[in-house]
Amino acid sequence: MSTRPAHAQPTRELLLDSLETLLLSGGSSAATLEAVASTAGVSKGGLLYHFGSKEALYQGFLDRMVVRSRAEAAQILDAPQGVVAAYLDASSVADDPSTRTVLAALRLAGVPEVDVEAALAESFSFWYETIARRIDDPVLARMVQLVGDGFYLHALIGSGSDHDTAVVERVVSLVADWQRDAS
Amino acid sequence: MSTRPAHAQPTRELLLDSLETLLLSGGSSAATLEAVASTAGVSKGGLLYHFGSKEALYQGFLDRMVVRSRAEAAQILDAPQGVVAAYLDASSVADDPSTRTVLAALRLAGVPEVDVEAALAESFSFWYETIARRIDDPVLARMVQLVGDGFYLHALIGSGSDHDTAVVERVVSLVADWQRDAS
DNA sequence: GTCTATAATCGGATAGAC
DNA sequence: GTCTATCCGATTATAGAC
Repeated sequence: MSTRPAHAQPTRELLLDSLETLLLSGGSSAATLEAVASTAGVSKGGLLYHFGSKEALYQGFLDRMVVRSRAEAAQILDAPQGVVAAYLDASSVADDPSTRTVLAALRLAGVPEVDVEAALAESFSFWYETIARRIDDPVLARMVQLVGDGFYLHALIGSGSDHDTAVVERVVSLVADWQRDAS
Repeated sequence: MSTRPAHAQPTRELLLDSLETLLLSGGSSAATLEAVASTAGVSKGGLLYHFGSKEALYQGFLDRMVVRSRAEAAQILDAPQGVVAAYLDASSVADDPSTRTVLAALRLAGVPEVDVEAALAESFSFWYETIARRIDDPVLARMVQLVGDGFYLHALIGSGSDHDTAVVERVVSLVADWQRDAS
């Protein structure tokens, strides 16, 4: 019988949230065990009870990202604006929760402890499959994905453009034109 | 009067090349002063003569990237295939020299010592200006850039697609159609 | 489940010889 | 310009109390 209120997050999740925040603000070098623990309000020893090593902590973060990406992709499939607009909107807004997680993972790219690239590739593949389910032409679907991924990269370096919302509209109408011509 | 043969690289450049290689293979945590120095064939002390600190080393790398990007953008402006094909080809091939440098810099994103994001934003702006000089519609120009940046991101995580060459062709013809309609 | 204390290692940087 | 030797701080991880 737990005494934790239903609304409070378990420490394990709090620790992963702290890792995400630290990765976004200071990169992988800022994500020390001590910093992650104290941001979550526990001691280093407390963290190491939940994740036995830095590698386990990182892997836990990546696993959660993949699970969430799969769920996010499923949601987007039935978005009222359509998959294209939904995907591009999410990827161009840096404080979208799922975008935050991806950006944090990107800042982890290259660390020796875990295979960040594989986890990100898996997440991206969910989104491609989702897009491709609504756009029959695989080349066009890939192009849409690449535009969204371009947004991710620009969010990573914090450089948006005034034309970005117009780009989203243009791509949406491009896809709509194609759907019309194909029928 | 130097005794160095004309073809040998100065140690300073060798050190920056070593940093690039290490960033690509192991991320920022692998790019220790010791590792960079020994890859370049010198000692840690030897490195610190040329770059007085880790911060100076990183900044030297970013400065070189910005200089090279400006030169690369100028070259692409007069490429025989046209700017669009040239930009997309370069960004989709992970072992292109200038792409390697950008990917290495992306793996440095978030480190506290230097402003990687600003340097990358400057490089990307050169390319946008170059693309925009050949495509009058700024929204279309930005879309082309975003597709290329999507390639960069996928190169970062090592996940290409079979459709990528077809995407390049499609975007090129998309731009050609627009140029025709506008005239 | 969480804490403190401590061991062991590593990375950045200085000093000074050659 | 390059080297070795050394210092110092930071970081991961363990041990064991509560």
